[in-house]
Amino acid sequence: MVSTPVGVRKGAWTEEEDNLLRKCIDKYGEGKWHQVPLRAGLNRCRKSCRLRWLNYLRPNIKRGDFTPDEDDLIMRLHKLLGNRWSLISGRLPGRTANDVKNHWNSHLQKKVLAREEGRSKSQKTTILKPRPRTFKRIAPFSCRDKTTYEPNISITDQNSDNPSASSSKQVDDECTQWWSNLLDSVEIDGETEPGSNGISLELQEEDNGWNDFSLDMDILKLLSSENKRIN
DNA sequence: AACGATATCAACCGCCTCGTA
DNA sequence: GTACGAGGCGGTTGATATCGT
Repeated sequence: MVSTPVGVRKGAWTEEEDNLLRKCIDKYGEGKWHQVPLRAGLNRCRKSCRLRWLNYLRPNIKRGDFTPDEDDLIMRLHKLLGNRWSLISGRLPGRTANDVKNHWNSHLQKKVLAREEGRSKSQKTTILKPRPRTFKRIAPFSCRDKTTYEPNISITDQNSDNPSASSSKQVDDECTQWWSNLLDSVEIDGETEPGSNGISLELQEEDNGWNDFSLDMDILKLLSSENKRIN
């Protein structure tokens, strides 16, 4: 627990404070946030300085409305990662975790809930939650082959109480089902995307050099760290 | 025009992780 | 092994803007 120093200013930042912080970061670079208030001559705590920089002052921050593409990507990633806003925002150039979180809470959550409500009236969906996995050394989807996606993932279940062959197969099925659900069920404007059974990880390299599928390495990291934690 | 309800978003808080001594 | 501090994250709050009556 970090206690806030007594007498530290709170609340909205002034133009003057912004300028001081900008100058300080320009001069010393990002990081060493504990030194920033002193260096910048700001009566703010380190966290406040960091947040102001990351969410507002940093160059290349994209302001303004989220595009339908961004909305769609956020929904997909949220379905996959949950409230891992920093991971999600890492896939949205120019958007901060705070922006994504606010946008989700004020817009997308309702959209998704409404969609799911509509769906639950027509059909009952079984939600399969992913469990931590150990992937074999070369996971099939970790390659950057953009032409094929086969959710036939070869895994071993570290959580299984009885890791028999049959349960392993069942885990395979669950995992496959989970990936399929993810890829199938996100619709755009009420319609499944054309051309691929709803799978829209059609991978188009963007100007900035990243694409939807580049999330695979993060997800692998995520899964492997989760796995380490459990073991 | 006035007022309450609702939406938006910047900022804060508390917790967790990691590096280091 | 552990205590401590810094960095980072997600949840929540509160001020302000916008909308509806």
